[in-house]
Amino acid sequence: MKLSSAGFSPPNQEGEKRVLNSELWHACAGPLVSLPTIGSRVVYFPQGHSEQVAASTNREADAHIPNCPSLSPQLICQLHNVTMHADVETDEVYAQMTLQPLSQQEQKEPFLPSELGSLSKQPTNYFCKTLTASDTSTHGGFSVPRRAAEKVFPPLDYSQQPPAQELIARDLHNNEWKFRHIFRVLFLTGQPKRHLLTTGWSVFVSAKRLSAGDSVLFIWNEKNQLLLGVRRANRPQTVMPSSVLSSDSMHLGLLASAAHAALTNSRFTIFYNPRTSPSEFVIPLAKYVKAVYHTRVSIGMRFRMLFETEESSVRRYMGTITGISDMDPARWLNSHWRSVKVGWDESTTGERQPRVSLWEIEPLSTLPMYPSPFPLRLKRPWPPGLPPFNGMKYDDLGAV
Amino acid sequence: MKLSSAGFSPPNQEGEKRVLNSELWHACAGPLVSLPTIGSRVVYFPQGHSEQVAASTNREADAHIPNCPSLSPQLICQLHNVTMHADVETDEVYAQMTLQPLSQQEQKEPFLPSELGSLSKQPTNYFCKTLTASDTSTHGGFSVPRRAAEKVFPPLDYSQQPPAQELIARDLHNNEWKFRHIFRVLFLTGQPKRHLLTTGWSVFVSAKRLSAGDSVLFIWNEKNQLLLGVRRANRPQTVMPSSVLSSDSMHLGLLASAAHAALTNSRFTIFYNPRTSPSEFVIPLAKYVKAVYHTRVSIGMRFRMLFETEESSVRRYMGTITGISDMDPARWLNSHWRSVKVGWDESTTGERQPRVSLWEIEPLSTLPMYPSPFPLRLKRPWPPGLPPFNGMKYDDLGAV
DNA sequence: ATGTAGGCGCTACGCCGACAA
DNA sequence: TTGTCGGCGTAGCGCCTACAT
Repeated sequence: MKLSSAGFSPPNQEGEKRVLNSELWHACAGPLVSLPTIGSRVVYFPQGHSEQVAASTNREADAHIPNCPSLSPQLICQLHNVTMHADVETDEVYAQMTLQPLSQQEQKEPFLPSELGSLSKQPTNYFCKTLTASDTSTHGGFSVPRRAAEKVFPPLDYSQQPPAQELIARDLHNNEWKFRHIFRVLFLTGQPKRHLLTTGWSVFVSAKRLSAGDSVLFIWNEKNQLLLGVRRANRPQTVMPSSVLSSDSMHLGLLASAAHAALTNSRFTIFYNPRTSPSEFVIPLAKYVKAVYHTRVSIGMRFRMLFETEESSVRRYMGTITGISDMDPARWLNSHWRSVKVGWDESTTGERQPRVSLWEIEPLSTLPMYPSPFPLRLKRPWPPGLPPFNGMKYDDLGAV
Repeated sequence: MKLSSAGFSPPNQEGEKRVLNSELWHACAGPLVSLPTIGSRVVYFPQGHSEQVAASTNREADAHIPNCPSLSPQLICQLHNVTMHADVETDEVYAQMTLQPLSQQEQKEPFLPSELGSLSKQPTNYFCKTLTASDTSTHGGFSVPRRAAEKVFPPLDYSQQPPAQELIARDLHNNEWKFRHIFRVLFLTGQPKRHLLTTGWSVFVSAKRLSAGDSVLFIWNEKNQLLLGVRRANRPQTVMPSSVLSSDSMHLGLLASAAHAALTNSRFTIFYNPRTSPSEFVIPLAKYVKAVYHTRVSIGMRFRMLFETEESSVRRYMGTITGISDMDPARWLNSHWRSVKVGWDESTTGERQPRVSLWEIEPLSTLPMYPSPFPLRLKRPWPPGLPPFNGMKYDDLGAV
């Protein structure tokens, strides 16, 4: 049953403006997604933004799109605002960021403490389950994994027969969903029992239009509230933007928007879609500086990189650096975006990208630093007198 | 029941590429919408395109969007291609157009016959009904207006008791829908009977997610096929594009796309959304020339203008010209887009726009032509030796 | 421990008739 | 002419048990 709560204000014209629950947003976005802190300095990559648009429109961002000669491949900006949103139709999470390109003077200012550690913690008491055919059929309810139920659902009174309670969970739009949670015997004889959501489950499935392969996500937060999120399987995208703007115009729009802001030092707005975008294209400046200027990589070097598993946890994959070069030298010269060509140890995984960015990987050999053969010079080289990156661990820069 | 037909190819990555049924598209688009013919010369208004984006995103296209100084307010283009599409999710119709800005030389060439009359005829055997609460409830079927059923449905065998048949209709995506069509007695005693769609109707309603206020549209074409379209009520838009590109970037993208094409005389692609866009922003060059250079208008002049009724037919509203001026002189100087301020006779209708374009209206007094006080000079004035517009009726230029 | 299927009560879908606007 | 509602038969939803993996 879909109910509006008392304090719920309806979405206004520019999408969902209300402040979303941050834990739920991050849980839906996944464990690897972190948003830079408001006020900090970040690096914005038009090239990466372009990749997101390409992924959204299911088209490649290619050749015939003219480049903006005045637009540099990476824009150092101040992050004035970040707001978390969720699509009203699909519950897809996304973030809106307001960026302002910085003057060279501002770029060189030393880091504030807040700019170094951005710990976007994943909630602890949560579980994520990929729906089975039985879960989504109209024939029955939802089978709750036992450990999950015991960890995130309020405790049942097991003395009752059968133990049961009504769960009330709120989704990203703060809508309320009610479920009957029971703990039922399996065999008439014995002990083995199971947790089920029965009444209320099917209306949720049909309202959210879930089908087998999609995932649901329950969180039990510190305020003893139950939160409920949805993650859809990567189904062939609905190619939705077709009817508004051609994908070429979208790419141009993004470039023009950034170029104009860079020229006038004014603010511009972008949307970051963590589950659509192949990689984060707005990263903390400190992370960028550490990876590009204070880490030495070379061909043949081994590294680790984090990936998300099906169960919404992380695991490390290992690989070897096979090359270092600009991805698109014609258009984005000296961009560090995906400048590292890699090979992966597990060949079965054809999914993993053949190119990654320096700040995405964790080199295994931490050699002492010396001048790199890779041409790292930017138009504006980083001044030598800088905060102590050397003593920092990679994790301190928000890599987890 | 939703069935794929044998010859139906699935949509590819860039939306629906298959050739849609033209009659059905036009019926869904409405009686006032006409698409210029392929190969003809047209005038493209970035300003109008911007209005469409603003309507799609529910935001005003306003001040802080920088203008492209190099982009003229109207672009004379060759229309290389027009394809009709329908949104996979909503069945919303839209057209994709490929435009190429023309050199001054090409702009001045005399008109071809095909450029003058673009008769986009509405289908004759069709009906459109706005759904009632009863039509969309799960309690019953669809009540077919008697005249409509007799006009567009295949004849029933009235000797049977009750007269019934199975109707098969195809929608914009060429999906097949089956309905049981019966002609049933009202009172046990007497003659008065009614047409109903029963079995099959409710699955259609739920699949298309129709609700009271939306409209359905049946066409019986020359090949004895039954076609079926949907027109949704103007519900508060789903503000869908939020999660991809900011509306500012979209506006910039459209302008940059057109500006780049104009500079390089290359092709660009736009989408025209007849039911979202307040006005057509790609119109035949001939229509433009006739309205701007061969029609004299002045303040106080009376005029008529066509509007669509609820039942998908047209009616004329009358009004008076109250002013003539550029809508946005700062950004779009000497654009003729909505340059005419008007007052409407029927004051109850607050919906009608206070500004219209010259080619949308039909002045009542056809005075002999003389130099107009309104500054009509373009950068490239139209050469005097031109085809005979004077003898043409307004209707000949595609105004229906 | 958990996905899936058979059983079967009962809700609500959907077809009929009736009435009113 | 056509929107809506009371009636009721029945398909399928949804809760149970049961079994397989």
